[in-house]
Amino acid sequence: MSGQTAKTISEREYSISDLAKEFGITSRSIRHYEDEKLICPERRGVHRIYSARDRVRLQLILRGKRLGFSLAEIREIIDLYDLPEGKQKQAKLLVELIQKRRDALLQQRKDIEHMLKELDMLEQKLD
Amino acid sequence: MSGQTAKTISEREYSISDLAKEFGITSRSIRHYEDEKLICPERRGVHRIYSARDRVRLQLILRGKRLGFSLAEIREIIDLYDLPEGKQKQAKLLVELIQKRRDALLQQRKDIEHMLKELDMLEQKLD
DNA sequence: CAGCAAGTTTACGTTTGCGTAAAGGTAAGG
DNA sequence: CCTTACCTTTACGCAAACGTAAACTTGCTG
Repeated sequence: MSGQTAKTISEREYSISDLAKEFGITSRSIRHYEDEKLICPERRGVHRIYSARDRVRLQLILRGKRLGFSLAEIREIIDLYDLPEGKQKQAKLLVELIQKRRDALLQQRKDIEHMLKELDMLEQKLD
Repeated sequence: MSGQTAKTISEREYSISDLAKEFGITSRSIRHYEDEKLICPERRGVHRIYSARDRVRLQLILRGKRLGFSLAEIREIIDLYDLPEGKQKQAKLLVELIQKRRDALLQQRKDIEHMLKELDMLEQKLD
């Protein structure tokens, strides 16, 4: 694992393969997410160093993927989390985006409930 | 709309563009699903005639898509619904499939709850 | 029956999301 | 210094899921 000076637990650093192993994906994928501007790790020399924050971003990416969003959409979504804390000038625009996301998610939740019920019925049908 | 002899409501027939319009997709997509063996409408001459059952299949396809499944996976899933009613010889295999699906769906549901919560927090952050 | 919208097949094009070499740089241990 | 393990960039490849154009047929409709 990446050498660390044991300060705060939140200051852990990760190599690309650390994260790849942890999340069961390839390094190639992680680099691809970077190409697509979804994540942007620090560089120590030429090597990528991932922070705890970066790790969270990666989790968000993977969650988005499980939900069927495209990488471009996922970028939109996680960009919402990185508001400059002061600039809510585009707040209205953001709220719209959020609303659209929520609608999509609520629809998906319905879809899932449907499918789960139908799977139950199927299973019962098999005595 | 497609001419119909007004028998039972469940005997309605649909043209390819009827369904395309209703579900907001292109005819090309529907034909593609047919190429991929996801749906198989009756033919009257060379034209495709879709039954109410076909319509339901299409709904299932689109639901699967919203959930991020590939067309191949969706075919697996809807094939589950078309059991020959008597042949549960492969029942064990089916139950496994169902279990896998359910696990994936439960994970997705978690993902959705997470995202919804985070969207709520984001919205509040915008005072 | 002529016209026109809507349907059909065939087939090549495009985008997304990585896989997979190729060709080499870097850091730590022995 | 040399090996070994891991990292890097560059770039071509590929499957999935349609888009799109071409060229033709069908079948109402005036």
